[in-house]
Amino acid sequence: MSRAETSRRGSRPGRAGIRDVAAAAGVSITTVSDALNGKGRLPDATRRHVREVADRLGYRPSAAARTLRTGKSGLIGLTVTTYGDEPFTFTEFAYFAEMARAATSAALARGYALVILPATSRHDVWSNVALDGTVVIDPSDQDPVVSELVRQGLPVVSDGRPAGTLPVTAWVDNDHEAAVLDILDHLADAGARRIGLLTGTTTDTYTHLSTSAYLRWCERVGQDPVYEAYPAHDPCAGAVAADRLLARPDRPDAVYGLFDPNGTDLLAAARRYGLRVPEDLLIVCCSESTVYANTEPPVTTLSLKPRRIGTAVVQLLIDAIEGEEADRPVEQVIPTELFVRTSSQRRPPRTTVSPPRAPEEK
Amino acid sequence: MSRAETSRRGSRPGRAGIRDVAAAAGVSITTVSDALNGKGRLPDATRRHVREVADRLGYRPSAAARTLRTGKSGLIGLTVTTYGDEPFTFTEFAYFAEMARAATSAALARGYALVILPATSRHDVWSNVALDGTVVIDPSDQDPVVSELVRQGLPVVSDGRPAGTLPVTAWVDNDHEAAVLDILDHLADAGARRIGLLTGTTTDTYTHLSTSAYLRWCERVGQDPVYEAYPAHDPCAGAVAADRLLARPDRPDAVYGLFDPNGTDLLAAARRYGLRVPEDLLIVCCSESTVYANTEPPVTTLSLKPRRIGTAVVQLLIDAIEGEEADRPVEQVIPTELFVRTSSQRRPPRTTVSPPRAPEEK
DNA sequence: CGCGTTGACAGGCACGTTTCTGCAAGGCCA
DNA sequence: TGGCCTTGCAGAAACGTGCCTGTCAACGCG
Repeated sequence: MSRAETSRRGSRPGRAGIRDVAAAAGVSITTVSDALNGKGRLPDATRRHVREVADRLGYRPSAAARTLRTGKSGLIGLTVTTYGDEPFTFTEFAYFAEMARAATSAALARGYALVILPATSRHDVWSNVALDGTVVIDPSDQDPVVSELVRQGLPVVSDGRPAGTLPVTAWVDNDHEAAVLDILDHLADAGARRIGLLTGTTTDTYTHLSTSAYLRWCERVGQDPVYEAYPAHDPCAGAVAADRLLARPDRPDAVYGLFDPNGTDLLAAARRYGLRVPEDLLIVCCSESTVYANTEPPVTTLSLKPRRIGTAVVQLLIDAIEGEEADRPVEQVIPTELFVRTSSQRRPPRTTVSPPRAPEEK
Repeated sequence: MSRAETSRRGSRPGRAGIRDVAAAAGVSITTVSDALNGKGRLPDATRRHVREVADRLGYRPSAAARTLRTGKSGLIGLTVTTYGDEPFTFTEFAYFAEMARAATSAALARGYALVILPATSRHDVWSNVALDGTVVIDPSDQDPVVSELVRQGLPVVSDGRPAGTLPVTAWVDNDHEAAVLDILDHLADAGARRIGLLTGTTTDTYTHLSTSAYLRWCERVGQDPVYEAYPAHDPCAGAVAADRLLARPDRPDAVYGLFDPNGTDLLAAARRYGLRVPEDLLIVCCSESTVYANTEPPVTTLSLKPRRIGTAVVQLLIDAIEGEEADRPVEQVIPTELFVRTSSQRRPPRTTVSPPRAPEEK
């Protein structure tokens, strides 16, 4: 009857196993497992009794054993691109934080947890964690980690359409080209004659698509492109590039900055050159930061909706993990949102507390 | 000789097990395990041969099986406080992102990976992941999750000294009281006569310590406290609180804001009331954001050094995991850093490109 | 030549689950 | 009353490692 009394020789005293619960409840291991997992056919009395005994012993099933047996770990990798030896870059802070936050919530709601795994992780770390699938943020062209994960048969969903022929299970992205064209039209509508671009020297898809959309728009409307590119992972280089852009002989009268800090970079550069915003210079930048609602003047921003992207990526991944695999990759496009503020409007709206002034037409 | 040919019946074709490697190399399972893990006594020829065969078969040891056998998963929990149903709050974005980034790097360098686990996670998620230890960010007074982890014997290291009697293994924190006193002295040195505080309504340790240090400082120098408290997790409430603070009859001539967006909040409120910074109002806020280097004017910020905190927390945790447990909690204090900029200096330094003006003394 | 020693491997158990199979008891129907 | 289905549970086989124990040959030494 009681072969396994309390615990066997090597067991940690703090951890009760399923055997201990079975012995304490006077039932078999199978009955305990079925009672706790809601399986099998047991009368409610037995089920309740087993649950009660398990609670009393503080029983927690071993995640490792369960993973080994079922093949599911409940863990999702969150792979972030690395710049140098840092997991993510300064300019992506707000985007990444919001995206990770939403992804964490979405995963949690379906019983999964997120593991942060930089793309340049040592190989032993990657193989040391049992993943059910992976989210990849902006995968580079021939990421060895991603291709190996795919080769192992793990579902991979990427934030940003995969570069090259990376065979991901699904991807979620904005329509970056449409967003850029929309902003350029918005600036032109506000009276801009020569629109400049602050862009990056990196080769990621976002930078590439946005820049080429800008170049095509310039060609379409017959404007010479005016842009400065800088290494976006350098927190200081943006201010220098903004300065360079406004110092050019063909100084633009409107600028769109692709990265989060470009708004303050451009505002500072405009002040240095005595340019008024928005009278002399229209400014828009791509940012998720809330500071641009309170700058002087408030800056129009493009939001890539990282919350929706993070949620969508995780949903698609878990669908792929739990359901049967789709035969072809699922693609999902998340609309962007433009928060129009003073910096891109020719006639700034009156601020709340400022004293009344004579109306000025331009 | 070849009992286990390629794989047994149920095995996934993509995944080669240690048995397959042993069979392909013509050795036993023990020899494969020893050869790959650098244990046992094997001639180099055998070791190399086994490694080569394992590589050829694309063998990856099962993380779940290894965890089950060794009791170590190589996973560290990163527990973040939750506001509502969101893992972390808006005002902590930059701090959390930097801290998580540093923690991820530090963990990775020692072969560990981080799992994001909000404090309000469903219980099944917590017990479903095998953790070797946990980092807790600013643990609340009687966090049920933390106390249960401690009861299970898992090492727990907290960012922020634990409130109440939470028995953590170690903690890392800044000297928040000294930092606040330092800032207040700095503002007083710059000429401030009445220093206000923008603080939070939450009960976390950071807010509590900082506010009480402010109140004690006021008592010491004989100034009436002037402060406004607001729910820091609300992204809009900060601007309103800053406005309230400057609308008071006993309007302060200097303000320290405890949270990241307070700098722009205060700048915007100052503009609304026609106050010049720093001539009429000195501003300092606690922030890790780089935008304050380029605002108008640049804002003095206090950095809590989240990179150093994240690194230290992970180092202490892994030390506790791998070494023997210390008998008493290890405490580590990280110094803060004050980046003095124009907003807290009575005589602002000349900006680079601005036209020369007549020197003005005040 | 017997014997202890050492190198080089093989066998097999244990980690803690999940789950397939099986078995006894009882009710139902022909 | 016997065969069959249902109920309530137990036994035991995996899952894939790590590691402890054991075997066998070679070898030096008295």
